[in-house]
Amino acid sequence: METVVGVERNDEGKFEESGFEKSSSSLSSPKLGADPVVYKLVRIEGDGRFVPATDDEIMEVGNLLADDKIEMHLVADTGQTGGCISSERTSSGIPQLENSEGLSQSENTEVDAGKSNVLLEENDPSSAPSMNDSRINQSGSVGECSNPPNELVEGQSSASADCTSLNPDFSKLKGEICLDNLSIKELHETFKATFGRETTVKDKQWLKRRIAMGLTNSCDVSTSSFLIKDNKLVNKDKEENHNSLGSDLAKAPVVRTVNDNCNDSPINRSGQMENLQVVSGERLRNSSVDDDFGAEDLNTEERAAKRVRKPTRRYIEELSEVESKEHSGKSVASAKNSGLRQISIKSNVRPFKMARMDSFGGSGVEVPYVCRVRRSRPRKNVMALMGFHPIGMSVAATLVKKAIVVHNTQPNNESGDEALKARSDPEQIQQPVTVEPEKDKQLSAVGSIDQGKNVEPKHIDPSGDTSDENVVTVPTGKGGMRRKHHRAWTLSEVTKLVEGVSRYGAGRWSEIKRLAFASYSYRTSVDLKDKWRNLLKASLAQTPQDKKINSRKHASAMPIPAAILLRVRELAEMQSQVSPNLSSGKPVTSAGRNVHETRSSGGLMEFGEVNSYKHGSEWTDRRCNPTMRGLSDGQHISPF
DNA sequence: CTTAGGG
DNA sequence: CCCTAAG
Repeated sequence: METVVGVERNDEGKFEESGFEKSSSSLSSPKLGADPVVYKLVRIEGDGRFVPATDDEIMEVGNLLADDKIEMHLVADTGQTGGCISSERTSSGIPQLENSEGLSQSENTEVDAGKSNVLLEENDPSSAPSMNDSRINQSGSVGECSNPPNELVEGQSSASADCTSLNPDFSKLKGEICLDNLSIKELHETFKATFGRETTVKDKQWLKRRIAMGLTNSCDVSTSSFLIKDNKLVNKDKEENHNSLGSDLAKAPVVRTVNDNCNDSPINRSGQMENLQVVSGERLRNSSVDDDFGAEDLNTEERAAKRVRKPTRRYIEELSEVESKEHSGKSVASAKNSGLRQISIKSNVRPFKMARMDSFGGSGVEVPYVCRVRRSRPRKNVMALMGFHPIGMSVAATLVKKAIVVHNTQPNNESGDEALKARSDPEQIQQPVTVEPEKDKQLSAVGSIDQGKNVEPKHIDPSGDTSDENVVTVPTGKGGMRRKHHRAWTLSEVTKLVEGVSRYGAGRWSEIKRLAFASYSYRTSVDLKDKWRNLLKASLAQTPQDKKINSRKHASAMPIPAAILLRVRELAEMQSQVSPNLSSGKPVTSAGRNVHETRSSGGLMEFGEVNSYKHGSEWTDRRCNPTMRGLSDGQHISPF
């Protein structure tokens, strides 16, 4: 939307005003003017190797700058620098709205500018690692870099003012700091002292972690202890993470350590993702990771600020790599704004994942984060489109459906209670999406650089998708993956099905669906049919042995009461016997309905009905029919 | 669209 | 459960 020129200008300006000026001003560097020049130079060079005399000055700068500096040395990636700085720029004047755009734009521009260099670097195996490291290392600082914009968002104050008032005050950070002992307020102060901006996040853990990261200049922050001394986590032995950005810091080994430590942190992840993208030469979504990360940070914090009650637990979890990368996928069915938002954010933060998904199905139109609420055959064509459906819609629809279902009084059914049960039961069986590890690996490798570490949570968007169906992936013989939304059949459902079959006859599934399963929006007629088939099979399999239910170890949860199976069998027999009669005789319509439906015994009655119209007036036949006997039998057992 | 049947 | 063929 903006012109390239504009973007470039942004970059420059950014370098001057925000970037280092800001950081250095708080520090000892008096010559602010020098910095811009230097960076500008580097920037122009593209490879950034050109590092003027400012080295010393930079050295003096705090940890924050350390990363950047390193990056300069390594010339890792202009994109990184750009992203970071562009953020600053944004903070200095560009309306927040344009934030993302501006960022990505400048980012792109920068990449273009230094592309050749970057690519060269990448292609060089020896230099690749350093690139990596610098990236990651740098990404560590992204958080800080992206913070200023937050400030802007929060405060909406002018750039200049921000710069002056928000400078980190390292003086407050001397000596030992035990974050664990600090109150929220104190943490806030510390936070400000550390990052030069305020925060409204109330989550202690988050704050401590953030601060710790900032102070130690590392993401290697354990969640357990936050005792920081001289910019080191006391419990940590990582000398490398020390403040003094001696030459050692710039060395690969050290950096690598950091890298390893950072492993699962979102920050690192983003860095890696970006890395992968660049290396593979395909920048999927042109918004850089920096941008994304910044956005995430921003959004998250903003969110946290707004709702004190809900400190974005999800994000916090993500932040602390200690947590398993696998959330249960159990999440509540509530797909509220927060959920949606998170989803969208996530998709931004993980272009890498997107890439994977893309190659997943072979088709480029995989829609990883979209809930596939396909229940009524929108099949393939629609698939692609669905991807761009406002997720909210589907979710909303889902919710509505649910609501209806729940409140709907079952027409001719047991009780509302049953219905409710039926509703909730399947929900509990939900499982997270499972991704075959192997596949995972392979796909990762596609990036030409083996990430080594896996790609965090497998399951995404539990809120939307799961609420309506249970999505699982089942390995296909060919090694492919097939998604299967599965919903366990509850007893009541089965009962209804049987009832429906008895009432309307097997095969009239659309009817049964419409009448008996009106409330169950899922369960297509085909489903009913399939289920019936299964029931039939089961009943036939079991009957020969014993009518007793629990004769064997039904591994499966719901054994399906023998009574039902029995009845199923009866119905089946009857149906099969009757069908010829039917075809030759009278229409299946409710002809002989009114016969002797007499025995009001619940379940049996259904049967009677079927029989009646199947056989027409041939009541007697029915009686003689073995089926009938079975039926009566079932009647006794059947609790329904 | 609904059924039926195979995968 | 998914897919497809057929009415």
